Amino acid sequence: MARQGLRERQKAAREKRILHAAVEAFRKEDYRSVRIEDLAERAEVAVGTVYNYYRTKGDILVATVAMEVEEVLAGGEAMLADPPPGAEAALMQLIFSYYDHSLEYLSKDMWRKAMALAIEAPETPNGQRYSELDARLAAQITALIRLLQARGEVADKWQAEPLGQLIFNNLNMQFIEFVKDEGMTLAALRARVAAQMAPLLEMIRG
Amino acid sequence: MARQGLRERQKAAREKRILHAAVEAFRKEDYRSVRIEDLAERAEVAVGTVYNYYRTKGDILVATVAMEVEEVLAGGEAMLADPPPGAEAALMQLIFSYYDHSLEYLSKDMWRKAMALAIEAPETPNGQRYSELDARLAAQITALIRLLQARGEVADKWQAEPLGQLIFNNLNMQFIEFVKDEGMTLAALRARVAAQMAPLLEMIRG
DNA sequence: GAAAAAACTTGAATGGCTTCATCTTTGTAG
DNA sequence: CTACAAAGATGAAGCCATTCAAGTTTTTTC
Repeated sequence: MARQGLRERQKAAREKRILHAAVEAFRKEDYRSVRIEDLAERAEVAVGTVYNYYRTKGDILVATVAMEVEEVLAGGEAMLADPPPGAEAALMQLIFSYYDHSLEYLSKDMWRKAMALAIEAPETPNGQRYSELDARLAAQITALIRLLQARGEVADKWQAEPLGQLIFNNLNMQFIEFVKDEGMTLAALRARVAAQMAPLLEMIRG
Repeated sequence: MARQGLRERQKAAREKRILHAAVEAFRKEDYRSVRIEDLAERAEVAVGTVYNYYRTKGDILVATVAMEVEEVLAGGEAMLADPPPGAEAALMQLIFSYYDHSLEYLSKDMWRKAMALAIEAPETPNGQRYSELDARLAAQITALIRLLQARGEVADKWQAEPLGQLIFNNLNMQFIEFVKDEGMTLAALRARVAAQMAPLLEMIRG
């Protein structure tokens, strides 16, 4: 009957309950005011058990953020399958698809904390996981540039990889500024990025 | 006699002792393993007193990092007074002057923690202070671009401000990657940045 | 110069993340 | 089915940043 022994099923169920409790809690309150004890209670496990599944409190947060970034990546992948005509339109659509999804399930507070953790503890499993997700986002941008070059909408003389990195680094820094400023709207972020990208985009036109 | 009352002199002396203790401690050990109690002991004050001068442990770190960044800024200012000929040479010299000084008094661990704090708690006085220092670094790059434009070494059609931001964002992200990777050398950082900047520099040539 | 006020120091108490020795449950062997 | 082993859960204890009520020192007032 049981494909996986009882033990494994229980483990999976517990981890799921903990993560679920975390998603709910972090979305409702400040990172700081969520206590491990609360998560444990909601997940119906003991405090110590939480630590059998996640190394630190920050780890739990990064795990929830990583789930969200996976979705953003999936959305980007879909867009890459059929980008709109025009280098500027295509790039901006990809970029805005990242930004527009970013606050759907995560608060700025969560982003701030997750980014801080990725910098602070880069060698931990979830720190690495976060970095890896960043790398995949950068890779999507590079892929789009290659695609635009194939279409003749971006000049071939540019190397896709460094250019993709350059653009991603800027997106990322601007996103950091965005989450640092609790009052800044998505519209303001879009406007800023568009302004900063405009000269670059004109320059690389094929 | 006493221009400033005894009280003010004592306060200044205490703050200095605390900061000095912090600089020493953070340079010798991990941020995590430095305990406020240790700092207090070295500075010959009580634990509570430390908190009369700094809001949090992170605050103390940011204060030490900020001192260092001020020096980097001063070095940049000196360079701006007389940049070498050639856009590429001038920009690279400024950039490398930042990087080369960065590890003189601060460890990667300290940088990581300080950056994390600036993202995590942007509204605190020292979070803001760090952001402000970033802004001044970006402003130096913008200033250099303007100078190069005046010299005819960078085309006038580029707007100095967004271009400076673009370049700074990239420097900063690459520096983050650098401090995240304990094994990466300064030479490797220089090489990477040079590679990523090369196409951009060629493009903006006047 | 004594008394009151203001400013500051102090360290014990608090709170919350994390660890770890112990106990419980599941899986396995005979 | 019983006994043993392995895996994992448990929560009390430890650790450390941070707070705060009480004590001390400096300044001001009269």
